[in-house]
Amino acid sequence: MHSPLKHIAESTVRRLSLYLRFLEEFEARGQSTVSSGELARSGGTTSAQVRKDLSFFGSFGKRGLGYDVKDLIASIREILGLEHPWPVVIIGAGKIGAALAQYRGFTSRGFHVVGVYDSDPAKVGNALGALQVRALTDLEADIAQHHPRIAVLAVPAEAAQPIVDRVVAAGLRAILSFAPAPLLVPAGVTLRAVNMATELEILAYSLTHAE
Amino acid sequence: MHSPLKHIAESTVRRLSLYLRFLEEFEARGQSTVSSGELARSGGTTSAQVRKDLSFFGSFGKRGLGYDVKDLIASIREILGLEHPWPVVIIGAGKIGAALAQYRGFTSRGFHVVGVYDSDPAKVGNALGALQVRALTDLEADIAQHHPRIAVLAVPAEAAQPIVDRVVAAGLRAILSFAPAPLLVPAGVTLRAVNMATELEILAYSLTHAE
DNA sequence: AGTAGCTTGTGAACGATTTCACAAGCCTAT
DNA sequence: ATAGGCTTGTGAAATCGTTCACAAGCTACT
Repeated sequence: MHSPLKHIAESTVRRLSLYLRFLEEFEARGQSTVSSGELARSGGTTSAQVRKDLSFFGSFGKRGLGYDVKDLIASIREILGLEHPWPVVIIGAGKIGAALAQYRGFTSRGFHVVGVYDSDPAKVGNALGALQVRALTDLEADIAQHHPRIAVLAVPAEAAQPIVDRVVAAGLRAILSFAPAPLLVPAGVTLRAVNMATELEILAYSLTHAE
Repeated sequence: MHSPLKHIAESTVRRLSLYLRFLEEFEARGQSTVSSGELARSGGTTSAQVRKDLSFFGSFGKRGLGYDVKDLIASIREILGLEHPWPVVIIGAGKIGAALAQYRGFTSRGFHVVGVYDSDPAKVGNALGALQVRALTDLEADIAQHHPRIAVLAVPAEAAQPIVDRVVAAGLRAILSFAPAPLLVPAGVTLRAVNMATELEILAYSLTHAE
């Protein structure tokens, strides 16, 4: 666990993830070298932004030439911590939880769903791809045994905070929540919340205030 | 369509949506008045931030007293453009699209799904709650007839850009995409992209660089 | 070996957003 | 009617993030 860096803005990390995706496309097309300008054009940003983002972590390019695609992929993967897979648990096997559990975009990028949980006995045992929904009461024992590092929450708003507390008590330090509820976590735990209604409301605002 | 305002940061709009949620909770609990400090505490921000956010749009409180909960709810709904419902189409009836089509959090907040589309004939006709999946070829005619204002995309990465182009050509000006692909839209069209893999990668970064 | 043409890496300038701090204003109690 | 206790609204300051602009360095060509 290295943390020699001052503090990196979330927007920078988000862009690194984006660059990684483009780099993989360049690699698939057999391009061996890429400039900050090309990367910027694909990603809707500027070449200076690309270079600044990378500069926080080191110097990866060759002046006059650009970046070696394979090397930069490896470097960004290391920066993001993607050299090894991350085991993930999904809590909530409703429509959204079930869709996430079978979402190929997770697995294909190194996030392996190792368990799906629900408190509804009617859902327990249901097959979701290769997994079976497990009882929420098994959560702590399973965490102790399999050591997932990330929890994805797809539960109703009311249920969210108690589950966050359990997940944190069980030792997880990163949570991605799709529950439409504000959640509190202690310091040292990273919580990301995706709220679909908020996303639509931002769109409604933009439509309402368009000129 | 009023746009007398200079330019409001997206972070401000996002927080307004959050405040609205808290205000509704306060209202449900029968609290009639709320201070910027209370609102800030629920939302993990500061009272100055709350007041500044609101001040861009007017002055809604009473000094010494705070804000009237019902009035502020009405004001924020008007700011966000939520006084009337927004018809929405969902494109892609795979796992994610189907889950979104039946997601109650949309409808309950004034976003009405008026159509779900898929190019796969095997999916066309399937029931999703009260809706039936329609053929993607019907999209343009349906848009012309029902005038949805927002498109939600839940399609594979490769399919996303052509669909964006069709949706824009048909006159829509706001798109929420769950496709894991970078998308381009012409000026005047608002695009928001939610990328689940990126969200997890930000968490992986935070775990990797935790002290 | 020298020159021309690119491209990186990075301080410094700029712009945007958040926080501070306080005058102005409302309500209650006396 | 006045004082005391709160809370808003908002310029000003501070912080944070992006863009600029250019020296340094690499490659290719002659």
